[in-house]
Amino acid sequence: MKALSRKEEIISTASHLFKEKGYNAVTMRDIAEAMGMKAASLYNHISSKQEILATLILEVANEFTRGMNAVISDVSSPLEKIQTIIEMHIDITVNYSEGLAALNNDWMHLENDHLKAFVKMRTDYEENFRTIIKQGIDSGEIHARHPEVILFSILSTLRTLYVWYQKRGKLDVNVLKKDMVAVFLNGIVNKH
Amino acid sequence: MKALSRKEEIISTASHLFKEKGYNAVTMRDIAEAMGMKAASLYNHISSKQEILATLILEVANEFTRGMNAVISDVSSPLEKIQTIIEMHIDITVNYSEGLAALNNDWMHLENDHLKAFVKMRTDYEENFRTIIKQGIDSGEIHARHPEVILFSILSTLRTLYVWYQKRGKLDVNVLKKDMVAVFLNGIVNKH
DNA sequence: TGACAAAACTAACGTTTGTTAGCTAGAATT
DNA sequence: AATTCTAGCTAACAAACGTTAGTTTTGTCA
Repeated sequence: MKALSRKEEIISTASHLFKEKGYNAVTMRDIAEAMGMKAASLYNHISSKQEILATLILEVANEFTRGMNAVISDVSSPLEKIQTIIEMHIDITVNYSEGLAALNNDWMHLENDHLKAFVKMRTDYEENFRTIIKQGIDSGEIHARHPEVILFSILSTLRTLYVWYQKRGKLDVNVLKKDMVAVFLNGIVNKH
Repeated sequence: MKALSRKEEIISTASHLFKEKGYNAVTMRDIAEAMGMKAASLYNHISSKQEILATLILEVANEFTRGMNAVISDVSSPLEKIQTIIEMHIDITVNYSEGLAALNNDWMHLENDHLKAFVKMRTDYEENFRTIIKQGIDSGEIHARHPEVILFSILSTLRTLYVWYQKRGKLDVNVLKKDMVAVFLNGIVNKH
């Protein structure tokens, strides 16, 4: 448990507020109050409200990109890759819950280069995921259904997981991974 | 195609803007400009910005409540009920895409009684869904996995569908229903 | 055509917003 | 001991916000 710099504390505090009310509904005065200081004092540590948002979102986005790069350069079957991606998402959800909320809800409030960088990372990520699914369909491992439906069923569940993970009294991470993988790979129907 | 009242036009216009940028980032002047008028003129038709949000969200929430009530009073198996719910969500997504965006992203900006009413409807809805899943597990139709994981996997996919439905060039609704039901009921693994 | 209502307008209001400027007390460094 | 750095403060800014008041234009129907 290493000590947070004042800047990191501010970003962390802001992220909790963003998660509850969204970027635009949280004021610098709200953040300052939660830190026990005045709004103007925040600017000794950060340069703008936008910087807080960008730091938060791009950190998580980089985490996803790193994870996906590891998966695609791995020698394993498409199904194994999908399983690894699901597990990676769950790990990131647990560790970066607030950043993930900002990424999901407030990415469109990023400006200029930050916005461009984010959109590119997200597009690349989805494209990589889509390719894996298609490979699985081609090899016969995955049912020949519309790949977009598979991609988005999995992705939207994983992306929204943060909303719900803390609400329900801390489901064990390993149970969560196991059941989530099972739901998507094998469905919910009990066949026998 | 019945003619929209001026009030309905405003709410519809606002809903498109809310979907892109979120409730707080859209100003009354933005809405007015999109309507080709001045902000003050909006108040000849609506009483407040909050009224727009509440109308939008509660209309969709009522639609879901109506649908769920129809499902639970139906004589059919849990699996059939889940299938019906998935199809209902897809229909609502197609018909109320913008309202659904507001419901998902901006419900927390509802005030007082509107907020209370919404939260109650959502809680009831989830509780009904959970009960159906549990019945399916008890009867053996559904795999005995953690019901929350099943509930959440399905619900979050359905709730996020609006983001993606229009983006990908208008996938046929019936194909979408068929594949989505198949993904959740049978999974993605091909067991030939 | 004149009367009336509907729906637009201009102007302004009181707040709230993100941010800057300048200051001060204490801690760290020289 | 003198200096510089750190991290807070008060005060204020210009812009943007939702909304109100009062006025003018437009359309409808007697």
